[in-house]
Amino acid sequence: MPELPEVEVTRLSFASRIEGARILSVRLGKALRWPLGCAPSRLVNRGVLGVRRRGKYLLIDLDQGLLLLHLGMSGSLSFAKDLPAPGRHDHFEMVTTQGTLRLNDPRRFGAVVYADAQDAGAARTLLGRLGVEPLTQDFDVDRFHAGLKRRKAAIKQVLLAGDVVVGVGNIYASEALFLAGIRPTVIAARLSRPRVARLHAAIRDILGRALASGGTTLRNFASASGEKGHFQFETMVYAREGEPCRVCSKAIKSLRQGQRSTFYCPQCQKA
DNA sequence: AAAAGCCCCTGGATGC
DNA sequence: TGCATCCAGGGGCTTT
Repeated sequence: MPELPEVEVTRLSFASRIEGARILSVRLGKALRWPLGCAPSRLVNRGVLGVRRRGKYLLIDLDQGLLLLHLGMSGSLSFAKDLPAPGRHDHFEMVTTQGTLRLNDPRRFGAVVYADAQDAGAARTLLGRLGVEPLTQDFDVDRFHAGLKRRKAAIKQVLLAGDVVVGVGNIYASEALFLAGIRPTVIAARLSRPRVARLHAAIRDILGRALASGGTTLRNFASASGEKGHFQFETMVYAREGEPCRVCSKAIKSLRQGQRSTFYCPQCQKA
């Protein structure tokens, strides 16, 4: 579920509330993607300094070490003083002096991993290959163009891979390519500089607007304060196969790329 | 080095 | 109603 906008919406919904808290207890449910990496009791009494985001990872900085948290495909967080009794899909819970942080993740593709120091072990491996942050100044057309130049895979799959630019998942990749008028199957390296510039602008636009809309809630997504997103009402192509394009009325098409579905308009995205 | 497949897991929708 | 099949917002790992 969660792409960059959903992860950032989640971060914003609890970062300031948990900052300065002290951890009172940690409880684990069923196994997530990776083990926590330390005994839960080791986290007790640590202080929470703040919450950052890198790509689709949330980084909870502690006064000693940090927690890396990923929502996977179906994860969502809750943070509140009084939460209902844990359900069957609540697999991580951290009680703090300022509220309880809980991860609900039915598919368990998500993860919570403890790392000793910022550039140690897990953090380095998981974050090391990530591309540039699309909503920062570091994401500029020159750099993006250079990154795409050496990739001979389809542009949609290069966007999803996250090693050129992070945070663009299956929904926003289709949406950004539509906005830029680019066919998802085009080889990344073949995109002309003006088209790369359009895609660059489209990615920033789509992620920015989705963020402002509280993200996309297809099924379960909600921020840590329980707010659902509403960007699903603004999608141009995603999950609209057979429906008329909102620009030209041609039927939206879909195809499979790397076991993921892609949606596009055959008229607005001719090449 | 980069591309393509595989797989982790559960649940909801659809079809017979 | 019951059961099988397919699909889902991610991404690390292994194989080409």
